[in-house]
Amino acid sequence: MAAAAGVSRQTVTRAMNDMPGISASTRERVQQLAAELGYSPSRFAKGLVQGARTSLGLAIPDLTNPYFPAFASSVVEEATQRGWNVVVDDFGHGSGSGLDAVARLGPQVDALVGYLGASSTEAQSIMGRRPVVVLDYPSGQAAGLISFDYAYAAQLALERLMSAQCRRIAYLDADLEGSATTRGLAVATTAADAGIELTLLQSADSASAAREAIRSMLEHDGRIDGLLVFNDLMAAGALKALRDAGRRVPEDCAVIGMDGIPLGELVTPELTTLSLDLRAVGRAAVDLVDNLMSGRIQAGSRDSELVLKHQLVLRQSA
Amino acid sequence: MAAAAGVSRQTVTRAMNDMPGISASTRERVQQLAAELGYSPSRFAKGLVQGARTSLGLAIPDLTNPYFPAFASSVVEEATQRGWNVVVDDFGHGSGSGLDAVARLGPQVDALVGYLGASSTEAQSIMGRRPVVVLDYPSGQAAGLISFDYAYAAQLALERLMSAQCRRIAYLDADLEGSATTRGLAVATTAADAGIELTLLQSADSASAAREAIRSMLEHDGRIDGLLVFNDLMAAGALKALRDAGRRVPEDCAVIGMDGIPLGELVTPELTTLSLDLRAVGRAAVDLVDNLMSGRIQAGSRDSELVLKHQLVLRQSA
DNA sequence: TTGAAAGCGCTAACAA
DNA sequence: TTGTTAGCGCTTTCAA
Repeated sequence: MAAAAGVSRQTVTRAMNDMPGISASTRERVQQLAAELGYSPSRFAKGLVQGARTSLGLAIPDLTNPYFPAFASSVVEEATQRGWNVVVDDFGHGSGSGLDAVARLGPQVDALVGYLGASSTEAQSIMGRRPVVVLDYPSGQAAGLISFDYAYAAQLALERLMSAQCRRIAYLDADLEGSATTRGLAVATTAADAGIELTLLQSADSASAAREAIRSMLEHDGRIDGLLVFNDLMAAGALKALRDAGRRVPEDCAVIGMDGIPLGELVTPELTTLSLDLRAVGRAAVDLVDNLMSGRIQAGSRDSELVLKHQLVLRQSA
Repeated sequence: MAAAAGVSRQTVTRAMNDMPGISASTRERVQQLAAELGYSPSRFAKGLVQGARTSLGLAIPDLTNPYFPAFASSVVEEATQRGWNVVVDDFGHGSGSGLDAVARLGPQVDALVGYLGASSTEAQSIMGRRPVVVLDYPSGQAAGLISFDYAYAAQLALERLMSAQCRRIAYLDADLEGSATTRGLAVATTAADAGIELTLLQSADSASAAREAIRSMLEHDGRIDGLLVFNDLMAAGALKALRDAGRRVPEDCAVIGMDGIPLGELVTPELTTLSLDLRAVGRAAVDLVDNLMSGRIQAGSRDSELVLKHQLVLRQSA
């Protein structure tokens, strides 16, 4: 490029970056030529010499569950405000586990945020000193941990169902890798503490799977009159199944979801849900990364672990 | 790092990359030390010397409209399969226009895919020779163009409404920067050609705005019996407004949405919609980028412009 | 206003 | 098995 223009590498730099110490005419000539040649400076050479702008990896299990884009959206927004950029990896479809995502993202990013579950510890070891902030897996060994107070959430929901005169309550959990979820455990414990007998159901984490699970449950045992569901997407499927079976919601069976995504206001009846302020979650995650990188917060210290609470949003379904 | 371990830079390279020509003991010692020091190789130096893995920019107007994450998801999947990574920029919330997104992404990526609208031409000029693939803006001057046959789509929808005995049909368009959309134009033209008198409505591109627009329309003119909506998200809002007003769908007013996102199956009644195969759109976009970068397709050539068609999916709302 | 020299951190090729 | 040399493409510092 420098050669083509008949000037020094230096002059090219000055022209491309609108730096001083170059005549307007030279600048224009070089820029013109660059456009013609389709030349653009190597981001690697630039990053190497200038010290890079931060790039944040975001590992998401499933972009088709509206919860995750809502979260991603706020992470991207927060990151953009700091001048960072965000590299997204969706390890939901064929592309493997959270660990695969970390392996792909690792060489590209300065920090990682993600729903990494049991892979958290290994993810942090792949990333070395670069901070990993893990969501919804409090027992992980990552630099930062953001988790949710499900005991509190479960209590809010169960109290609501009880006070709505529900006596035969079921909890529909997501079947992730065959094991019970953190949420499922908390709900079961809270119910037991309150002396509530809970029917446990499971389905894959999708609206259609939840719909099918509830349909089949209704065939065997029609007497459920209160339903708490792992997340809003699955709750939407459950609502559908109840309607298919001719059950009125909330009269015959009350339903409470979890997440608080906008979808809940579009279904009929509108979904009562344990709502998370997703913008706040995204902000917390990016803040934590920021503080971890700047050293204001030590990895693994008290400040590196956040516990967020749900809020019960009453709409029509319970 | 090399110094700290008391070995050469080369040995470090060999250890970190599991390359041959190094004793197992040295490798482990170096890796161990790297872990302790939190050392990880600079991605810039690496990229500089190795020739980078491609990184694809994805500019999205609004991740909170489920259409876009669904699209993003398939782009990420396709890119991952090629070993590329995807840098996402959401220019929806405060973070400005599509052009801002391009400015942010430009220095970071080798190619760009996005809903860039009127910014397409300028986006391509910022990117230089690096290909830009623009969706849904057929008149842009980008290297690649993917657009949709709205005339065909409008015809499918209007025919359906007519054959369902709708006689007073309205079209609810999104109000993007105050101007009519490509979709809106196509619908108006198609209706005019068929001699259908169409009521034109507008609202912001969100479920709640659409709900409010329909609510207010119903107050003034209750006689609409068929409604075509800019996208499924807005259609979901419209459905809500009709229900609020006590109108039965489809008996009193049939509704057809556009996009074919999964949300349509969760609302009540389920949404009849002009569906796009979003996986196919994502695949087409990434394929096009790939072909453009490899030179198999010339920028601006015939093959660089794709027109995709919608399919009418009949559910309950029309 | 322009150019020359040095070096960012890494890896490929070659030598020991 | 290990180390040395050279160079990726850019920007910073200094000299012309």
